[in-house]
Amino acid sequence: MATSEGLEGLSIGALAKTVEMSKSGLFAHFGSKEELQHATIDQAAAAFDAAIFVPAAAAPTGRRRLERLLDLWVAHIEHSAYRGGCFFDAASTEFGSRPGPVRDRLAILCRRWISALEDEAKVAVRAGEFAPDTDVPGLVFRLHAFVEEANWWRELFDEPAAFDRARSAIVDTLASRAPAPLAPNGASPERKDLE
Amino acid sequence: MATSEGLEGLSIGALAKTVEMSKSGLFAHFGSKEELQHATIDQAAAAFDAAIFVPAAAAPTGRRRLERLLDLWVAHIEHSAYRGGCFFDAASTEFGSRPGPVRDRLAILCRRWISALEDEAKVAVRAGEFAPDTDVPGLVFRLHAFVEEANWWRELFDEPAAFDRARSAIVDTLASRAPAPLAPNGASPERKDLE
DNA sequence: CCTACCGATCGGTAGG
DNA sequence: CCTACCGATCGGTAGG
Repeated sequence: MATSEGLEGLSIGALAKTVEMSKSGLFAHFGSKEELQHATIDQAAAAFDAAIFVPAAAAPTGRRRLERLLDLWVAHIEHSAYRGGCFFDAASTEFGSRPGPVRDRLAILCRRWISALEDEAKVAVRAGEFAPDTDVPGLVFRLHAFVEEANWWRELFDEPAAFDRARSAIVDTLASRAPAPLAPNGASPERKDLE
Repeated sequence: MATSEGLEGLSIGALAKTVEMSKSGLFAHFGSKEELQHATIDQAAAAFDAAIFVPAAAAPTGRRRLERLLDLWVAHIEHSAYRGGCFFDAASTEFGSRPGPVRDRLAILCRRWISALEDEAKVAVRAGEFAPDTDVPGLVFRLHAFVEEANWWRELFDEPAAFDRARSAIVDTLASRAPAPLAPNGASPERKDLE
């Protein structure tokens, strides 16, 4: 409901009707609308952890865990039960220009996700799974962009095929960071480029 | 105002106050809230045309016009006077899950922009400026993703440096589509990869 | 957890 | 373009 109507558009009265409670009965559980918004964010963060962080922890750290995190994230958004797609994309875009504790909270959670991706990429660089000159924040910027773009395409154009485009872009981008094998004559090794 | 508060959050009463008119006086100009929203979209579309389509028409069609369109677009969002960043990103995300004529209109305008980028990329492929096996929709998917991602970073993290990351990603992605020069011994030509 | 209520604001209308 | 008003809904409170 918060994803489709917006975190601000989520009203206590409308929510009370859907859960068949009185408005003030439900209000008493939260104390204020802002607390309702925080509770909603908590719920989404817990679902994100359970769907992505927890299962990805089974993969070995570095490149393989980075790939697993991205796979799980794309699948999570692609098969999301909620209309409105990715809650954090909707909420962070809505609150990007509304300073306050809710925006600050969303920014911290989104940053944490970016940092988690960067951490795995850094491990991959140190382990020699990615080229040593890899710009890790630049790499994660691109990977994150592809997934959010797929979510946007599905929402606005109703094109679920966008998720395959995102997966393909992720594969290509990670492949472009593969370390160059030793090539005695200086010739470039085979590379997987765009498409 | 529509960009920062949302196209739905833009209220006739609040707008009337800022332009120092009576609420119903302003209301009479539009007839309904939906018409206000459409008029707002018209205004944003006209500004977009004037800032991007018109000046880019001076560049020769194909790869160079594609680059010019992207340059102008990034600069337009980067230096936007409105808080809230890219109006079309904010509005299309807000209305992505709200079916109706406003959403349909936003989808058509966004699609038109995507198509304009694809058209220049197609010309570039036909002209031999891009490799013949280029997946044009996949290429534009990535280019579009980078710019929207930069807008999101600036809004949520207040990091204007994200625009340089987007520009860098665009340059790399376009370079990866450069046609392979004839190489008699079959060795891959020099390539500009990620960073 | 409820009923009953508060002032403010919403989109929109009547009448001029 | 205005004043004055409509019913509905908003977040929130009083009192139980």
